[in-house]
Amino acid sequence: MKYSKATNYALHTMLFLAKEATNKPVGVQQLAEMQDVSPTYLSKILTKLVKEGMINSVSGANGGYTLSRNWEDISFLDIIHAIEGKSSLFDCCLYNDPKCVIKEVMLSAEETLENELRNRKISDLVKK
Amino acid sequence: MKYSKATNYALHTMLFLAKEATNKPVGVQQLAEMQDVSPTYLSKILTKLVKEGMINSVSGANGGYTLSRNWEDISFLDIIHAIEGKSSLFDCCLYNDPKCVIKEVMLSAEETLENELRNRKISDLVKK
DNA sequence: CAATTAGAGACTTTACATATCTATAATAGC
DNA sequence: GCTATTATAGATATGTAAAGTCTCTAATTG
Repeated sequence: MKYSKATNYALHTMLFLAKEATNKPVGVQQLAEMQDVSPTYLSKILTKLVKEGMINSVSGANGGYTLSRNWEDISFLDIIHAIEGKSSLFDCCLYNDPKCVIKEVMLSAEETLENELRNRKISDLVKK
Repeated sequence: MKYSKATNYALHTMLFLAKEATNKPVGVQQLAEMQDVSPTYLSKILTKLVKEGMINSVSGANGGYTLSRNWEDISFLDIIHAIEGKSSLFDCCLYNDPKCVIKEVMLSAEETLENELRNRKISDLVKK
């Protein structure tokens, strides 16, 4: 079980945009070079963030990506969910018992993880 | 990101053995049937638990698996680590910065998850 | 010795992450 | 309006790890 590289790229891109603190769009070319990943692939990842309303995209010359207006509220969990999806970490496929005690433990542990990630905002990492 | 099915099988097997509360070995055949998985595959998973000293195996007729002597101390985290390995959930491949703030957040979140799973023992689920 | 059971290793299959390629759409600057 | 630049979408390819199978070996019982 691992977080995907895509999540890593998304988090670092968000942090970079937050540090920039400018409204001028940053092109995927530049973002991709910094992270040593292909622009088309990164673009596909960032499109997910656009669809979740975390960043805005601007087509055309001098286009690129900018943070959305509410960016200071965006948590690690938001970004992770946008990339990895929101489905549970643990599937108890065993006879689909709704009262499976193992599932209960696993889901409650997952909840503590999510609470932690929900409390951590990208904007906290920017303030000096 | 998901926990593997193998982890699910391992957890359910441990819980079953704990509920049995007998020293008589339980064969992989029976354990596999209950969970609707092939015996050879489950055997491969259980061997990992044997190597970590969580269960004992007995070859030969009437053989099978029994809980180890210290089974009441075995946590969810122990079992998960035995199956999934102990490597971190998050690899920050980006220029390998040892002070990457994103990595710090992710690792500290992972630690809260592990603490939770460390405090949950299989034996807690058995007591009435 | 025969039956039963776990363990080990090679192999196959499946699923998903990680890309790549190409074509399309939008926008800026001229 | 034309051209260069940039994001988006879809199809396709590649790599890797999980999931599962098959076969042979080793240990134990009776």
